[in-house]
Amino acid sequence: MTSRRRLTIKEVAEAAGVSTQTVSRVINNRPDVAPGTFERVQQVISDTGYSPNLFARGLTQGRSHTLGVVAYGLEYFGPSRVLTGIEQQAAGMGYAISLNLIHEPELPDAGRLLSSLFSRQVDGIIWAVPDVGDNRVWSNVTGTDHPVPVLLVGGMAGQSLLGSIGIDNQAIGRLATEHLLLGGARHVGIITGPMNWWEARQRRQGWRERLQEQGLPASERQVVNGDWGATSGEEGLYRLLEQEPDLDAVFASNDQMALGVLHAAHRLGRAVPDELSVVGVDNMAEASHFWPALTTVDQPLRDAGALAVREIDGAIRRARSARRGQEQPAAPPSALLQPQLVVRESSRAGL
Amino acid sequence: MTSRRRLTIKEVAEAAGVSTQTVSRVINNRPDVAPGTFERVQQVISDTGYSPNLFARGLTQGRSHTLGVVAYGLEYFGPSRVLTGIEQQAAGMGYAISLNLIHEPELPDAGRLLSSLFSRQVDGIIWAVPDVGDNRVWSNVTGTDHPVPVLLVGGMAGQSLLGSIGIDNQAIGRLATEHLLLGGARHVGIITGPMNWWEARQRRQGWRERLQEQGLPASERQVVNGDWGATSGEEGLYRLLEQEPDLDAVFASNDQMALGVLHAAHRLGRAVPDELSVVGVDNMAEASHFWPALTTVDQPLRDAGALAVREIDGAIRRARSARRGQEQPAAPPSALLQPQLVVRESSRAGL
DNA sequence: AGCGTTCCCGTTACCGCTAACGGAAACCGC
DNA sequence: GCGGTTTCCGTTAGCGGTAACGGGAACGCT
Repeated sequence: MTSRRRLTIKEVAEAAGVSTQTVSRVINNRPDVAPGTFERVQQVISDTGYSPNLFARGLTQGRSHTLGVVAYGLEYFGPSRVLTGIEQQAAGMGYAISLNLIHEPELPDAGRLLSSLFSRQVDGIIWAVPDVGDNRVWSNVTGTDHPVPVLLVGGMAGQSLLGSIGIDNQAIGRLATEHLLLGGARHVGIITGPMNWWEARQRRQGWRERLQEQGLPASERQVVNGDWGATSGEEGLYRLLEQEPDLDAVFASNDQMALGVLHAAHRLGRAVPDELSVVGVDNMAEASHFWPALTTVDQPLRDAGALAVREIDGAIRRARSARRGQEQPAAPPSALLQPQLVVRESSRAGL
Repeated sequence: MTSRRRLTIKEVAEAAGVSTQTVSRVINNRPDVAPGTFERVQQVISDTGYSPNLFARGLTQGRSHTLGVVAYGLEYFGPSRVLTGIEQQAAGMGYAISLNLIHEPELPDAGRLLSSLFSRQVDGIIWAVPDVGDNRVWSNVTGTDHPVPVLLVGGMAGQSLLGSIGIDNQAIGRLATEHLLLGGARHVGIITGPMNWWEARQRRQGWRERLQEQGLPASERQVVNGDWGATSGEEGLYRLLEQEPDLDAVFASNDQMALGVLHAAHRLGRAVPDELSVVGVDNMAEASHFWPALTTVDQPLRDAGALAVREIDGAIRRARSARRGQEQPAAPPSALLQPQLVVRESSRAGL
């Protein structure tokens, strides 16, 4: 492989008998080229397969049309959807994506990552790593003092100095719990995600609030901490039943743990939903084929990713015009998207 | 946001009272700088947070330390694993990743994609799009005539003019079928993936060969085509039982369809594995919590991604030295990784 | 002392492209 | 037929780095 050398604008210019500047004009579709010349140059370009060196272009123009994306856990449901949304929207808007994955979400070396992306001259950065532990303190330390816009996805929307796009995780907890209550449940347990995850805390908070609004208890006996994996869901149900034998419903904080709950219920011979209602979160593709089909809460993750790109594009444009002295930088963008309940067979129907 | 402007090497040089060349030497850890000077420059760099413009560096050096990755279907199991493997290995070797997702695997505009990546001066390209329909004809048309190495992942290893890393999908079919036969099955059905997928055809081929080696029939009555989705697995079992009432085992070409099969078996009241053995492919995280826990074939997808990066790095190095007139280009790299059976409860044990 | 090394560091040119400018030719109006 | 536009295209400079070269100072040796 690797035979044809890369062409330069100069070679094209010589072949077409014009100056490099004229070739540049043709590439960029500038109007001030005579139709005949334009076509001749165009012809040479398509004959030779020339494509301009975007490094060089980036150097002169000070922009790369590239977004830096930092993400974690592509093999999980949420992150892969968000990234898909980001990529799709970015491609549509003419941005390339420079992808960086984090392997230890708890202690990302944010400084090094960011400056490596800055070095690559990205026009903006989307930080799509879940808010775990204090892995976002950097965003309040460095503040807004970055050479390009930085946008957070997921996690505490509106809490940071930086812009942030997220999904309303309290609403997830409220929706799920409300649905279980409407189905007649009175002893609603929860299997949470790891408590150092913001999403997990928010979902529990929604669950708790909804119960308290109904005057129902939300005690520690009804809570078990999971780790997002199916096994922890299975063990979670065993523990939950020990702590609270009257349990008649479980809100599992994601579908995988809900699957574990269903598994455990089978083993125990507890009928779902007649004796135990189960609700998950994520609406993964398999959820409708669990046994029984899983009621769950759907998150607009792809939309969140796409929105993040649109927002950061806006921020990039604003920053550019602000640099030309046009106007003040606006408040960082912030949005909280709403989840949606998907009712299937693992939960009792409303009254 | 976006306040601090980017620094240049010139500003650092002035602040440190040296020439830009000296700063360059410090950045690149060249030996010929006096310790005192080195430290002084280093100090200015860390004080100001300077990081060099990789565009400019790429321009002079003719390389970007970036790999172009083209992938499809991140929300699916296989592709996300492969990409994770690629990213991890790439990060470890100092490569950045420029990600391009394809949304229609059947008709990728390969030419445009490749030349857009060439424009970005990537050092090499990993094409990790499944081999669907004739979406790879370009690789035999353009042949090896690319400015940088191109490597295919998945699909027909060794068949193309380009290098290729893949997993032995025939072995997957053979492993699964062999296991079912050892469990005493005599009427083994298959639910395939879409037949325009190379993986799907290979798995069926493995299934067929193994049956024929045993002198057992492998007729069309035992075959139903699925679409990788759980629903098609469920409907697949209904159809299969109509066509072949004596069916005592099913090889589902992925775990999701296997889940659909389990679902259907429940509905029909067929005991798994006593009346019907089921094997899937992928070993997704949830598989061990299906009901019953799913026997499946594990693919070393992450390894394939990592290997692809190592191979393309080798190709890049070889191309560089070949360009300096050192040696002939070697044969394109090619590897076929072996899958592994994971026995759980959805299949009868061996005799 | 005289000469060659070695150690540091600066100067110059260039990577491939585009912004800014300038200027010749063609066109316009009166 | 003349000044003023407009149209088209070339020249120059510079983006932020690094390769290649060169040269002064300090050091070593005979």
